[in-house]
Amino acid sequence: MTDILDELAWRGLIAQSTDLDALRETLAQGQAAVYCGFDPTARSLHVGNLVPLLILRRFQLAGHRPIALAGGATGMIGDPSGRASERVLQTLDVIGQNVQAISGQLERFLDFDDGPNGAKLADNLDWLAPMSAIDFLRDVGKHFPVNTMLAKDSVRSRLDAGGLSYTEFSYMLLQSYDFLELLRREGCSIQVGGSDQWGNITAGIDLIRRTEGRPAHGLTVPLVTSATGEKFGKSTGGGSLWLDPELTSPYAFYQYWINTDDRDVEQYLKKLTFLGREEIEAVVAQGVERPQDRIGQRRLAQELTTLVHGQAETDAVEAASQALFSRDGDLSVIEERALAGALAELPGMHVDLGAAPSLVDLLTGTGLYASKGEVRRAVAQGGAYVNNERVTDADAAVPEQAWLHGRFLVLRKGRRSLAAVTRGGSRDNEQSNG
RNA sequence: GGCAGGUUGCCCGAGUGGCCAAAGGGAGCGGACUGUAAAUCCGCCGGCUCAGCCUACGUUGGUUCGAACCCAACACCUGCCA
Repeated sequence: MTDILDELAWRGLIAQSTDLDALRETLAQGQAAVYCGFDPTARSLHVGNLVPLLILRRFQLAGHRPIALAGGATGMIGDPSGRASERVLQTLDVIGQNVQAISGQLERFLDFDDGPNGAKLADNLDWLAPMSAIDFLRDVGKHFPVNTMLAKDSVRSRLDAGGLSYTEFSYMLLQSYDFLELLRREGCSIQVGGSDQWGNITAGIDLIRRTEGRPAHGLTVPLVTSATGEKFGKSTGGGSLWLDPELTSPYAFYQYWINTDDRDVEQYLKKLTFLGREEIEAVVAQGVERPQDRIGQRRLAQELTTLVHGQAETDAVEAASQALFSRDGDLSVIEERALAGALAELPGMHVDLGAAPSLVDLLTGTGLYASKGEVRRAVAQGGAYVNNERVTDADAAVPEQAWLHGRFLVLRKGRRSLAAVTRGGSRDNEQSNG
């Protein structure tokens, strides 16, 4: 077993922890179980969830046993931590679906084999749902002094900001009980989470000490922030960068990392990939020398896209990016098959052979622009392109010779947002390629 | 339950009867410059069949030639009191 704590430390992945020496000792005694919870607030995890999720994997690689908990029950309550205002409760239906979806994603990042350190998936609905309110108040609530709860950051900041409901105030009791339950069921005495989870984690440790008289440990990972202070993992449109390929295409996912600010590359490589120390240092050194080659960005994009979407997707996306970005000029020289493959990775639309849509229709139809008004503005400012040629008249029809290989158009917005239009009976060709 | 205050475009926030598609900031988008980076400068930033029209300032109804702005009811949020 490698020393996982040293590993996490040099990667900058430890924000806060309980007694590190005691934790080190526990880990040294042999295989330990480590748990991290994920709230089903959406139907997919996003890259923000990736850091703690990968921590579980790092523990597994170091020989320990990870437990990923999908908060089927806590998701119904709403965690006040890190939130400025009360959450709107989601319907049980939606939460159930989210738990399903998220559980499926969690499974892909950990090894669930029967080995001694095979991962486990848990849902706190299993033990919280059967519990009565009276049992809960007597067995759990009794161990929580309200004055301590009020002192927690998550509660105090909300009190300052106008208050919170009893529902959310109770959240930390539920999460604490999860920890206790996992200790009893799985012998799990270590919980990891985002830094906003510190209050909840320590509350669980207190509960365990009071009920079981045993020590437990907590570790939080820092909130990842970009150099410009923007929220990490927000796509350029402002939305989250989802792990679900239906919500964020692998192409968009890859592009996000390719566009990483130079200043963030090193910390992202450390925190989000499994590359070793020497390799990261080498990549960073090359980046300092030849920043224009974007070696670090490329490496980051490759590693993460492969981790989330698999090697095959990465290869496809990378080929597409190269074909479309490496030459600013003539797209018609790209051979048909390569172009077809590249365009398949882009958001796009299909039109019938006989149709004669105007450029505005295509530019909005592919989702590249939200409205026709936006297209008009972009054209006036010179920010819309078809096959790398600037559009001057949005209402013009597409000239026949513009169709690459008779059936493709590459639409571009600004420097780097691309979309594809295909026409005619291209379905057969695409299938024969795949 | 009572009293007071609030609800404005993606977010914050000004506006208190016509000059309001609504100041200012942030976010976002485009252009120039670059390296699909950052910084900087310039422009844009509700929709459309775009010199015009339509929809919008919590909801519904009213006053008025005319309402984000006045009145009423309702909903929600906040504070104080019970």
